[in-house]
Amino acid sequence: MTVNRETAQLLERVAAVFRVKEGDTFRVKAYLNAAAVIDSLTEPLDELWRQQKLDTVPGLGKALVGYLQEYFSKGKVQHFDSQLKKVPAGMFALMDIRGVGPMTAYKLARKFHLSDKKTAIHRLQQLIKDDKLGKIESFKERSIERLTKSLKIQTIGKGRLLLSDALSIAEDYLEYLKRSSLTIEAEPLGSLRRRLSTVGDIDLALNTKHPEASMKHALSYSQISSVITKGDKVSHVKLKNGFEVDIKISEPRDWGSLLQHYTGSKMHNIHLRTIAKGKNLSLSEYGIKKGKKTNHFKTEKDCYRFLGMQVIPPELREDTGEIGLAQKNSLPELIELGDIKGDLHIHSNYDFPSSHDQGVSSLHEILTKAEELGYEYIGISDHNPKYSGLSEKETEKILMGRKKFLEQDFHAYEKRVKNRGIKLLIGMEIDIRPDGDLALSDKLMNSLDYAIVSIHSSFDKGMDENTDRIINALSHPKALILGHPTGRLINRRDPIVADWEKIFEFSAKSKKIIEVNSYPDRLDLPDDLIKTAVSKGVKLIINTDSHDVDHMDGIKYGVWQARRGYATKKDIVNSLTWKNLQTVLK
DNA sequence: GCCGTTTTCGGCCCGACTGTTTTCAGTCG
Repeated sequence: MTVNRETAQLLERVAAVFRVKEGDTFRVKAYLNAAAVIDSLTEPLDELWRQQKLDTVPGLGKALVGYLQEYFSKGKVQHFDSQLKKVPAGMFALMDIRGVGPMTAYKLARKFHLSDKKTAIHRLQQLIKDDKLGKIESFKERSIERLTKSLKIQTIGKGRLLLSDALSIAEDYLEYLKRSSLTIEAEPLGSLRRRLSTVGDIDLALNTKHPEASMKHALSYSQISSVITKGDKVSHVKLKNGFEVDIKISEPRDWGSLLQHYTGSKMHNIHLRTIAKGKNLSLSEYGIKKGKKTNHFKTEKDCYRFLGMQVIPPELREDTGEIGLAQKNSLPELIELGDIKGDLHIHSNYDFPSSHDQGVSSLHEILTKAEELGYEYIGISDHNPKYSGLSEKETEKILMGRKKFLEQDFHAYEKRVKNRGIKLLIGMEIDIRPDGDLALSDKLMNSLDYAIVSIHSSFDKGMDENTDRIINALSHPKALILGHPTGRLINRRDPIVADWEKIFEFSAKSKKIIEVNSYPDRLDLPDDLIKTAVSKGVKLIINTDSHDVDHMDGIKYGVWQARRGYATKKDIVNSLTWKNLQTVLK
């Protein structure tokens, strides 16, 4: 578990204790809000603590900053420990069960003395089997039935899905929904629509004049394994692949409100409703009420306009300043997929003793795909040759051979297609070695059109070392782009720790380009760091890191991530025309 | 607990669904 998740979980547990032991629901909300904010941060919280920047995290006030300082310096918080001792620890495990919140978990854990987090769920299953749950007041047959069902469908280690995986599951379901003549529109909602790098539950919206029949159709989807809750407007199902989907239905007159409401984020909605309330309005998924009169909204645009602001792109709806900008009519014009004119991080299948994975597609296939995508240019950036076991001479021979081969292949392609004008750059992705040196000599670096420099080893070095490695690597005149900067692999490897502000300042000053890697399990830079980079005037490039032509379609994931980071066309180098790109390449 | 173009005190979003409750509490998003 990452530091951030661990810390967030600690706050969630303390909040649960407050919930069952005290009446102060606002304090509970404050703790849960802080936990949610911490969860959404890319930078490890302990790093922010080391840099004394905990108080810059929204939702952390004086008290929580104090507790977290104690947590990171001493490994525990006395106040939290004394709170957590007030309840049997087994309740925290039970809260992972759907439909079981703090109250139910506490009731069960206390009644049956479930004091061990590790065994609590197992013991609960045993208690159900032995028919012991009926003993609890107001916990009757239906509740036990529901609990049994939840336990049965509980996803083991319920991780979040990669955006790309969630999208493909959602698209299959949407296609089914659209097959019905009752469906006017069907769209993804929630974190999927906001293009978050990972998605918990998949939310889908359905616009129809016949809600009842449409819900019936939606629940007849062949991939459903069980219906968890079922209502006129909202149903929740589990699919055969184990993932859960929410279906929300509205009629055309409220379609805009439904999209707005369920796209979230939660914090964005709370902020909007607070603004509405300040104007004596009440905002919900059914419109905006003024006294007894309800205004209905067919589109989201109308809804935001009514509140006196620009319509906010879903990618920005995280309550991190977008509402204020929309009120001042100063939202940025975000980069769009159609703005992208090329991709400079593509691995070919040219065969040589490479340091990392080679691609599987030929230059011809890559060029064909690039044309299909409407690109003006591409850059081939295979990994550098193996660092050890090859002499400088041998490495040089490999590089020259590769250059010659790619050039010949390119000219042959041009002839075959009668030169439709795509331009080719021959670059390379160079390892940043643990000591910050590059895995290619100066002389060979200079034989390239450009170089991407990336960390592929020693991810666990300290902040200063990583910062120095990166700045040192980028200092080479040919080192144009920092590839997948944080090295994170979503759900598998944490980002490296580095002083990003320092790196961004260096990059802005030295005209170095930071990559937004579109590969679905990288999405690197992450959105919050993109926002920082953009604010510092750093130029970014959205690349796919393709090892197969099919990966080149993934550019959209990078564009979405860049949009989440407030990037506009002027921030993104590969929105430049070929002609203007020349000045960047020098 | 947090937070501030009415406020450093007095507020703190809104509704669906479920179960057991005749009017609401718990959970979820």
